[in-house]
Amino acid sequence: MDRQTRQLYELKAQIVQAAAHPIRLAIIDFLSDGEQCVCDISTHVGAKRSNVSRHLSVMLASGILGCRKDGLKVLYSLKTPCILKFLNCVTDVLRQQVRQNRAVLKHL
Amino acid sequence: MDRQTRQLYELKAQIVQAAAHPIRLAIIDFLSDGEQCVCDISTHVGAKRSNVSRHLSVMLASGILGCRKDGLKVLYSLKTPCILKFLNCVTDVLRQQVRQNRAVLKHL
DNA sequence: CGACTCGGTAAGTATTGAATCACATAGCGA
DNA sequence: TCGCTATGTGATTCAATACTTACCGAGTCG
Repeated sequence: MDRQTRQLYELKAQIVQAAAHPIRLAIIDFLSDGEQCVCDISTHVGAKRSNVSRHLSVMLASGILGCRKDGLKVLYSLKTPCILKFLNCVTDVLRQQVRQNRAVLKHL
Repeated sequence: MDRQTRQLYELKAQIVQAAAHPIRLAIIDFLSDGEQCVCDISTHVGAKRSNVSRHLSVMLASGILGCRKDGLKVLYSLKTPCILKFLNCVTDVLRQQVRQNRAVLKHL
């Protein structure tokens, strides 16, 4: 692997990393309904605003989210619709795990 | 958000986390051609075998990869084809970032 | 102006994760 | 059996991340 390829993987890993947290996944799901302000997001996911603000800035920096100001509020939104497909794949992996666990349990 | 939903997000985050590392992304890409042994993987991604073995075990535990023994070697393979779509989405995000950066540069 | 809400940031702490070295185990062949 | 290779595992070190508390700036409305 040459250096360019390695750098490309680092950039991609940064994006994946930006989604790799339960709160951040919950935020992404919540934003699939449309843009939301920080206060609504924080009450929905059940975390402090300062913490949610951190998570949002990470996802903003990685390019997953976008934001715009509306008076006193800042509205965040999904920037790439494929993120949701991304999560569907994760759900598929989970489902497959459950299937396999069931299959193993049958042999007890 | 109730407790079950929260737990579901934690499980999903664990899966995403298992892919959120440059070496692990490189491994996933490499395995898209078919199953490979640890030694070939480690030479391909340019990391020590013990380190690669660690990364592989993480992805194995998260359900992304599968493995089988073949004599002295252990062959790892992708377990869910959708992981590759997953990465295509990441590439899309990157591409969009590049487009936006170009657009910003035009206004200098 | 003064009080309030929203959003973000700084510092500190605790936790987690990655990489390395050294070593252990398993299978193959001489 | 002995040596060799492939793989995995502790233990350690070091860096990155998450969460909290406290605080600051911007905007709103009385």
